[in-house]
Amino acid sequence: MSADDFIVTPWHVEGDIDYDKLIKQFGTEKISSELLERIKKITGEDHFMLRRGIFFSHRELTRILDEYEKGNKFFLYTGRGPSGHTHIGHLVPWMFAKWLQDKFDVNMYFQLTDDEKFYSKPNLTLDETKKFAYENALDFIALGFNPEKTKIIINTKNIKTLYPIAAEVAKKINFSNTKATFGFTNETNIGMIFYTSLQSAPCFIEDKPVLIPLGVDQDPHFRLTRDIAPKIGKQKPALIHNIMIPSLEGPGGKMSASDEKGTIYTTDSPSEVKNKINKHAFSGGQPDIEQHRKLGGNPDIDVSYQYLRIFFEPDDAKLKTVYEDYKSGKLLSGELKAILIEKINSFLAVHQENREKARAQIEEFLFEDK
RNA sequence: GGGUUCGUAGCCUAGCCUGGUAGGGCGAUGGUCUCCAAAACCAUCGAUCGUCGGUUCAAAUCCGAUCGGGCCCA
Repeated sequence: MSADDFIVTPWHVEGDIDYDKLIKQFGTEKISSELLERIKKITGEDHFMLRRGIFFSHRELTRILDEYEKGNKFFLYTGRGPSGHTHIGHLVPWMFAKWLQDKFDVNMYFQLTDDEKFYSKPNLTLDETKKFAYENALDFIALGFNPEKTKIIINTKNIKTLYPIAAEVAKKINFSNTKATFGFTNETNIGMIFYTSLQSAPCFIEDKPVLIPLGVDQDPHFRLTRDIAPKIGKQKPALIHNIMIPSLEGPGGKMSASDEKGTIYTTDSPSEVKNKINKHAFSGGQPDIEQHRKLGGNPDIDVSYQYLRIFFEPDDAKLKTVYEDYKSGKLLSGELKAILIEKINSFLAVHQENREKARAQIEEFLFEDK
């Protein structure tokens, strides 16, 4: 572990992340209050994920906005490594991307990196990652993206389109770059070594500026992409980063698709959600009810409260009430959990219905190679 | 193609030299305690020791073959 006591890489997140330090470490820019105002002015709306710092950092978002105000549209790109079912942490950047698409009326590309998960997970077969790619696509579509302006790229399926772009990128990245960025060693398979060039490819799929909303852990891929973009005569991709969504079991680390009990999947039933939250969600409460009434809870480390803040309670006034009541001891941890369970289950009821409908829509979303 | 090294529960690993059917850590599960969770403390589950064959009264342990992983060389 580094001197900073936290680790953030595309494959591993650990420790209590200090996001201000991470901004310095990664060399990104904090989303300033001026930038927030500017976005609000352009979109006419103050998105809670921006207001609350769920999206906290960016690279050259200002350039994207400059161009947009000149009348030059950009496009959006994000993705997912299909190593398992979708969980609610994945939905954060996707929902925000949906909002961006609505507000700016722009195209969206969603990349499913079935090859990369096959390379990086020893026990997954290509058939399995492909299967998860389709499952994950359903969750993405369920969020309501515009089918006219949204295309889903599956790496192994759309390689014909991706490969020529990836080749341009690959020629400009040498082994030292990837080793330094990702910590590759002699035992890393060569699929991984090449892979970052495929993840770069959608950045250049249209001849326009691109904005990528994503979890900050994925930033290193695009650091490389940004380095080489000018060398192949392209614009650097701009990024907007969200914080890591904590695992149910605690503030350290992030929600992981392979950690069953620390994770709420989009396919979980109401009783599974209830059970997982009650049985596993880390709380900021006191050891017993008397102390809790007296000393109050700590919402800042309470995972249930954090889920409300990050995702499930967009209403600031309601969130504030929960915060204050929990902090004062008026609201018990069990009661806070009940609020969250209700919120998640009513969200999932709608989502799961849309997810089923998405099965019929998937064909029109899938990218077709020319 | 040559060399070398490794293969023990979900993960990490002891034991192999000096044969007597496996021990630990993490994790998981249950309980106590909590308004929950965590922590703590109890308890439980979990391994045909990669596979096949040989030697032996007896093999994870010795021998052979084979499959799989890693590294080096070509």
